[in-house]
Amino acid sequence: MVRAPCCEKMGLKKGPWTPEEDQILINYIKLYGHGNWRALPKQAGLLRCGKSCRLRWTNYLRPDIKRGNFTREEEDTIINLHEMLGNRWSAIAARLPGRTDNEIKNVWHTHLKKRLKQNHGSNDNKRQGIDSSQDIKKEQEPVNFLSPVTDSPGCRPVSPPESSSEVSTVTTSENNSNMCMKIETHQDFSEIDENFWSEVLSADNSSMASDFQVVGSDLQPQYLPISPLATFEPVNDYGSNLYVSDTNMDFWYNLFTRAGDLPEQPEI
DNA sequence: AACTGTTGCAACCGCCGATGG
DNA sequence: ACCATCGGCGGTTGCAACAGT
Repeated sequence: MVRAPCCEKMGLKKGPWTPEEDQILINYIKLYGHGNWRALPKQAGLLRCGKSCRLRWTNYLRPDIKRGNFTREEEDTIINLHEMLGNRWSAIAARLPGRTDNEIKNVWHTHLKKRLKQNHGSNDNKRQGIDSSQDIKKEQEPVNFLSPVTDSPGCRPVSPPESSSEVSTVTTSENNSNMCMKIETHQDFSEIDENFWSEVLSADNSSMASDFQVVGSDLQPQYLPISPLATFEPVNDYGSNLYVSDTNMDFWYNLFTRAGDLPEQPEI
């Protein structure tokens, strides 16, 4: 397919937006919305391409955007979510109201990476439950959650059970605002049978019920329960990890440790 | 004050998946 | 099934502001 000529070749403007352009875009979207980004600039009278308009709106002009520095809590949240999700900035942004993926990406590259490196260099180089060196590594090798996290406070490594369906490692991490538990398994979740998920769904835990969200997944789409903050990442042919939020830690821990052969529940 | 190096952030680029004809 | 188009995403760049000399 032949790519459409870029903005410049079409006689469209590039570069920083002027306050006048911002105002035109805001006024237009207030009146008519942004159903069709491609058509929008022409209709609004802007010499910009639709892509540029969309970006300007979503990253800067949207009324619900929170301006200003990131709080320590927000930074910690980003670090935790990055640990879980990798460089999926839009997914991280979705969990930080008022912040855009671009902004989070910038903060990560300008502040947080540095912070993690500093932590790594100091004696206090182990964030709670997460080794900073792994964060740095992870950026180069995205999403291999099977790397062991065994030497951090709060982590409770467990010997891999003989049965492939059991948990191999349960670790916890926490910061000022969030706590999460990472369950590393040697289970191929695609092979879990219906009974497993039926059991999960019928578990006697009313608080979990509201947290369930059936997600589209090629693993077990109709039976995969996942909390709003949880992610479920297949990492390779033989393993998967489940990350769960503090809202349902007990539930997941109990679920995955019923088989025994595991340490006592971490203090959470 | 002038120059140089560094940092932070807005914006762009290219790719990909979804969708519809 | 194929192709065109669109929106969205992550990576990267350009440049203004700032810090250091």
